[in-house]
Amino acid sequence: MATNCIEYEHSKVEPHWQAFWEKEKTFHADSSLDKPKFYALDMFPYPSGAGLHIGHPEGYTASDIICRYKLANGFNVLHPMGWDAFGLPAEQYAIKTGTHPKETTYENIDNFRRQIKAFGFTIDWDREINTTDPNYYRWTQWIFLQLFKKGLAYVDERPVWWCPELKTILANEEIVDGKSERGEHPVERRNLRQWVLKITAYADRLLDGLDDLDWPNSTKTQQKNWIGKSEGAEVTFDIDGFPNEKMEIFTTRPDTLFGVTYMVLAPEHPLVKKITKYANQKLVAAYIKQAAGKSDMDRTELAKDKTGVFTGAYAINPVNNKKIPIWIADYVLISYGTGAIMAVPAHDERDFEFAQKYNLQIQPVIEKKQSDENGSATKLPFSGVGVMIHSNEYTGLDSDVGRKKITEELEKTGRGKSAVNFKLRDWLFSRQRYWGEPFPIVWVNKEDYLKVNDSKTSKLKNLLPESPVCYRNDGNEFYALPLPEEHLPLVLPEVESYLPTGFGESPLATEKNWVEIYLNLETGETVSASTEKPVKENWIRANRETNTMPQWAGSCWYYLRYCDPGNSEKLIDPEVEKYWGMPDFYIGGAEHAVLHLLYARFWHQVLFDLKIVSHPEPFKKLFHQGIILGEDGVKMSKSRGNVINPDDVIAEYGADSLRLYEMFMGPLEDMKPWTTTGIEGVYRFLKKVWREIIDSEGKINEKIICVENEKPDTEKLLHESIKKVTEDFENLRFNTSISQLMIFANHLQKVDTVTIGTIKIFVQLLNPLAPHISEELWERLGEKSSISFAEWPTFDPKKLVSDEVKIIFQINGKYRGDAILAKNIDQDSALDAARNIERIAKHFEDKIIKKIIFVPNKILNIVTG
RNA sequence: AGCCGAGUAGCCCAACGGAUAAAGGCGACUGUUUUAGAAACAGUUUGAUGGGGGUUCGAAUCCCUCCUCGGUUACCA
Repeated sequence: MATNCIEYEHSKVEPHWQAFWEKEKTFHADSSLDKPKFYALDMFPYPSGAGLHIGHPEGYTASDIICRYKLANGFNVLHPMGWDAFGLPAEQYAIKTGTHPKETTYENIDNFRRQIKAFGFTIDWDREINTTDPNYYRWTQWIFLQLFKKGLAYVDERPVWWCPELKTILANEEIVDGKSERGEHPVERRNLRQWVLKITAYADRLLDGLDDLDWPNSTKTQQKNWIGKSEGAEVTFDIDGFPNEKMEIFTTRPDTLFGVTYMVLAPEHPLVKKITKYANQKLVAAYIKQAAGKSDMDRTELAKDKTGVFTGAYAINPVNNKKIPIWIADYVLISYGTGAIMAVPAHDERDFEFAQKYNLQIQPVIEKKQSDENGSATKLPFSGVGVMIHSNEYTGLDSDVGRKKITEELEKTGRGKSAVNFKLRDWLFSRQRYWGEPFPIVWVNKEDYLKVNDSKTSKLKNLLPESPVCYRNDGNEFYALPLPEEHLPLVLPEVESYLPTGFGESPLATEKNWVEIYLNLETGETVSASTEKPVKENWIRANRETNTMPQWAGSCWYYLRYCDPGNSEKLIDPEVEKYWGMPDFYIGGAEHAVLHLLYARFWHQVLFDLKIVSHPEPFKKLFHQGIILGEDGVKMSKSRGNVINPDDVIAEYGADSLRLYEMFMGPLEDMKPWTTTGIEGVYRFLKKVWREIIDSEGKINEKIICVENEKPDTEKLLHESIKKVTEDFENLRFNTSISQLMIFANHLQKVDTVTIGTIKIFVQLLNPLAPHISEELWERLGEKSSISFAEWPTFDPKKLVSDEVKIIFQINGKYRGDAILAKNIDQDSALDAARNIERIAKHFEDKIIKKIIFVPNKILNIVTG
């Protein structure tokens, strides 16, 4: 079964074993089981036209090593792969060339699959999924319907990024430095009707859920900051001369209420128009216009230079009835909190800056505590906690205490209440593109909507949200009706052109045959309106939704589908879900720290509420592999010409060498540069391993003998290696496990004989890292079945230590000599030994021994006076 | 600007409170082999852990401070 190579020929060995694994279905993951399971998940790739990047296999190799290690430990392993294949590049290519995005996508997938297969991963290819496959996105649509039904999906006019060049809307994350991420075209703001998902309803759970996750701390922190929970109070200010208007603000520091010297409204705030004094109107209007022209990006770029104008109006401070001027300024955002703030320049950096610029009063009301102070007066702005001053009856209180008291007092008088705000915004969920999942939604008029709502038998009825989703356009009202489950998937139609309409609508909008339909309100059946209207009852005219879902949609739940990819009845079978559940290990780039991982958690929590999944969180253990840089130490890019192509590397050195090298470069999470000489090093190591086992005639090396007892030093090193490699695998420290195997191989070169048992264990330790050569050598050594299932070796602690140990003698912490002594020698005997060695004894024999520090089997440190 | 992480031989890295700091790999050099080169093998090579201070019998490891480099967030009241 093995090849007949004499020398190490990776180009023969690797395809041979890949074919073997494929034929034998070695890595088939069986769902019917009594064995413990292990589910390793790689962030699935977007199959780009550029082919696999050298960074992709870094994570895949890491998870593969764990999978092989788990297989050897008796686990039933699931290691799947698939394609996150919707997305803009295929669509842009389609616009350029007229090639259907599907065609490009499938070509790219074929190429990616070929490239990934060349690594010999433990992937169960029978479970491959593709987000653009209607059998897959049927369930993406189905999940959307559940969100819709729960009232978590709504439509809203949203200012979105419009790119005139790409003729499409871009999400915030697709914009870098005020330009489109792809193509770097300029972008501008536009208001458009959009689908939005109410992720904010889950803000608290998304925050709390983080606590129990085994994730990199930085990623947890990023998510926490993104959710941005802040606790404080909403306070109502009266407006002087406007008895019917109130100004609501949010603050985290109600304890500074006595220090408020001005108020700020966001330029877009509805109050602005109402309260601005006639004399100020001109300036205010000009300012609003100017602010509207600025994007959020511009506003932040000009962060250092705050601007604003006075409205001429005054608010009344509820705690002391002082009149305070109301300004408008664009450093206050309409989209956060109430879009209005109370400004406390003495205790807020931004307000301080603004007050200085416009000569507004600065009134300190918090003083540093005595204990914090080193004689100096509190420097402004001071945003810490301290003792309240100039605050009437609250003066002298700790600011923390005052905060609570003031809030309680406001609550009593109905002028405020404690409140919580989040930075997290609802998720803009629609794109005006072709290459995405169509929404299973049709738009009807109010009358038809009510028919469904009032029906007892309509199949659409049980998917309706409590309150209808609707929008107005040109005086008409449109109501959203869901397509019933049995009419999914709603398949993407063929279109004439992939170009957006240019009006901010998806190319689907021009497909009248598809958009304009007759809908059966009872059954949810649809037919094109270009055909004759069906004669029976319940058929009405309706229009399909023409937006498509964003690329995040398909990746929000793919880990579930891998468990049960062929299920045509359900998203996932409950029994299967119970068995494979959530992945035990998830690896992928840190660039997804917030968006993908947050969106997926949100969907998962919704599915948990629907009892479709049995655990509240999808990814219990997460790891980010580091980026592999080019040889010049900078990020690989075509323009720099420092891109390494995995195909070339495999052709020259083989997949085992590439796997080994990527793991050997350094800690998995670190960013590290590629070096060609580095891969030659591990290639040399594999050749050395081969040579130590297979001689120059292709037979087993003569030094490998079939006896039971191993030489003590070899045996000790072997057990050390088992221990080290096992622990390193558990902790994802592959670089050091390889180092240990190199030490062992170097030792092999030096010995005259070694037992076959030792060699087999060594090959087993190597197998997860370099599976092809290991499988080959395993069989050459006389084994009949795949090394994948050979039981993982265990080390014997007794073999790790010899009977004698070297004790280090120190005088006052300085090395003065050492001695080989019996293991577990006690302190007194060790001290006697030190006295008997003259060059050590001379350092302390005349002196008073103040203290002795004895670390058993390691060190005896004598501290003298 | 804030937060997080990292600074160890020419280079990538190991050691994470205990030896006289450094395993493994790369590179360089010498030798063996070779017509030569490559490969392989044997051997050699360089230094006081970014700077300063502290804790300790003992610090690369813990603490403080500064510097440098990455990641991340950008007026969220």
